[in-house]
Amino acid sequence: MPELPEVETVCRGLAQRLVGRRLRRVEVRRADLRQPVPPDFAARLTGRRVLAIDRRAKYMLWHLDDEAVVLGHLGMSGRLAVKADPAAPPATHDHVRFETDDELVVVYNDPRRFGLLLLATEATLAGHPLLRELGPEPLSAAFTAASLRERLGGRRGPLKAALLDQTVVAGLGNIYVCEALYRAHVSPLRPAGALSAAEARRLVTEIKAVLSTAIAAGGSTLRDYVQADGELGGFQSQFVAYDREGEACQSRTCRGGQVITRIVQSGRATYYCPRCQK
DNA sequence: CACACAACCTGTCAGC
DNA sequence: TGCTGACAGGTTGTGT
Repeated sequence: MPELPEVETVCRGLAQRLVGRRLRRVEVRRADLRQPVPPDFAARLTGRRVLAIDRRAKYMLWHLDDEAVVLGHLGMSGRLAVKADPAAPPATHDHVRFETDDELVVVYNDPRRFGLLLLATEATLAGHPLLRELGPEPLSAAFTAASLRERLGGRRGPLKAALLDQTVVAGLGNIYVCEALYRAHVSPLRPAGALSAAEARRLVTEIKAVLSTAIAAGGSTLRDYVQADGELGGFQSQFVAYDREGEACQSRTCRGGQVITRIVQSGRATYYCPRCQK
């Protein structure tokens, strides 16, 4: 999916276009996403004004003018994009269509239907089952080496899997975990609970750095990810580990003396350098 | 509680 | 060209 930087990019793009606008028409063309779109979704959104759009982990939050909040997730293949031609017929996998009072059309398209669009309220948001257990935002001041080590304490499974656990830190996915571990020179195979303070500091620093850089570049572009305005993100070319199996490791210590290796952990691909990631 | 794994659904790509 | 199988950014439920 869209990991945190991609969701952030989509949120910013959508906010520019939607905040202050009123939703004139909402059409649910296909409700069977990861969780069903509520039957009253369209009715409850119609006529509402969008006050703000923000993000928690990989969830998107649309705050409406009646205390309702749209809770969205893009899953693996979801996109929310402004339709260039509002009059064009729906594309394959266009599941939900939002039309504003100024003729803007935003479409939720999701081939795999792993995403979701739900409704909550401002009052129930914090306690929502999907948000309740989430760990700290990695770009917040609350995410520190000390807090990370505390959450990893007692875990003997591999660090890679622990960092993908959204209750440890919220918003990382497979790509940025690989990239952050690589940049921090920490092995994905290390038992999560055995991280030293210095390693945790490096890791936290690199997690923040890689996410910030990716957001600044407008997210990354994989097969089916597009920003809110349909533009491609610019970060993909900056991956130094992810999907680079067999390529020379560029780190200062390796100097091309080792190649990026692909292994499988918990059923997911991990890319790392066995020499400089200890 | 921690962890591995399968499942959810569809598209793409490599190999035959 | 067509078929088959592996694989893909995520999350959740089940079983050990």
